[in-house]
Amino acid sequence: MPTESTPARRAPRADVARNRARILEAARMLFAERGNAVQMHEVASAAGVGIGTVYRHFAAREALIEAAAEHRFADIEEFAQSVCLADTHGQGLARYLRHVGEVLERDRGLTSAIEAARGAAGSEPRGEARARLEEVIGRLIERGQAAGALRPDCAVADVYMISGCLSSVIRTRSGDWRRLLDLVVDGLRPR
Amino acid sequence: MPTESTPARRAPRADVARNRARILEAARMLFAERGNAVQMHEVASAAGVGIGTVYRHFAAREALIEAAAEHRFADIEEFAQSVCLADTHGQGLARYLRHVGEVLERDRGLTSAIEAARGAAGSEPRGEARARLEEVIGRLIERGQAAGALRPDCAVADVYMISGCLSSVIRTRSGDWRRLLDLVVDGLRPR
DNA sequence: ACCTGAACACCGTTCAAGT
DNA sequence: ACCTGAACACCGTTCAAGT
Repeated sequence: MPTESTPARRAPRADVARNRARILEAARMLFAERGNAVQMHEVASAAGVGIGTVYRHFAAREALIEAAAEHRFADIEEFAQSVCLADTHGQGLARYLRHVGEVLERDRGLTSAIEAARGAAGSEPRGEARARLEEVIGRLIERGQAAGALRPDCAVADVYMISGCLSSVIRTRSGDWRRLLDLVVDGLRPR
Repeated sequence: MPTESTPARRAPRADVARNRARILEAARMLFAERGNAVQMHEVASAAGVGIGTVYRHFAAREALIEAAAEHRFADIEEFAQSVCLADTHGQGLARYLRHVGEVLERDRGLTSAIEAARGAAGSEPRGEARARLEEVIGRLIERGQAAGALRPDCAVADVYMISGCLSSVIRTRSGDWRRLLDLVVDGLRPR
């Protein structure tokens, strides 16, 4: 008899999973090097698969970029968790934003691919990753406010907006993102 | 004899100038409505000319967008001049930035076309328009500092960076640009 | 000189055929 | 089921022919 008969989808065949992993790995390397200039055909040949296989795994170019960016949100969320738990004074939010800048800067190519692929939307996480992040950011804000280090009206929306600005400055090289961070963090202080 | 024989280029024929004006007018209307989604063929047919004529006047899509955006810099510079001359206290720079936001918001379609067309560059003016603007912004900063309303280390680069952030927030609708302005202007105050 | 638009080039995406 | 790659579609740009 077959090993399992649950209605839930079974684990993918090994070669299918490996193809997917190869495509993602190739995409991450190429986007890191050349940003939004990489073509779908390049990703396919770098991954050693046919172009059709890329589209079997990722419905469109944007979906591939989105998937390649998922690492980031995991990284950022993990850092936020540790900052949120470890911070003793009210500086958690500032450290969070600095880390966001560092992650966006470290892989500027992917940052610009994301921004270019999403027509109107910002560079925020989607779905449940977003919900989890929102929860952590909310807690960082509460702690900052409790410590008297943050304006009472500081909100999660501010943090997303500022992240988008960091992304924009880094992507366009229109200035020094650490300087922007200084200005904005200053603006977030009470009084 | 011909009216003039200077080596300087003569005035363009009337129909050529009219074609150029029609193309720009069509481009401005279309970009305002549909942002970066407008196609070169659409611009041509909306202007009532062949596609080749569009390319005779503007070497590439980006050049057309750049030209369509020139109005903006004239608008902004004029406002900066009047603010610079009229402001009594140190609020000139804040009013300047608010006006930039209003201009970018008023024609969001063009704003996003500009950002999408320029791969890496920001949404700053180029050439001599930039030089003139820089001069005025520099004076606004000096006056703000003299009035004790601005940090001593505030620089023209900060203003360009902030303008780029306003553009990003407005384009991606990732937040309330007036809120961003409040935060940043607060961060630019001394102490 | 300038205008026209058919044609080309490029690249994202599809789909019939193969395994 | 999944893979392949030739072919299609779309759109920016060019250029030979016309005025």
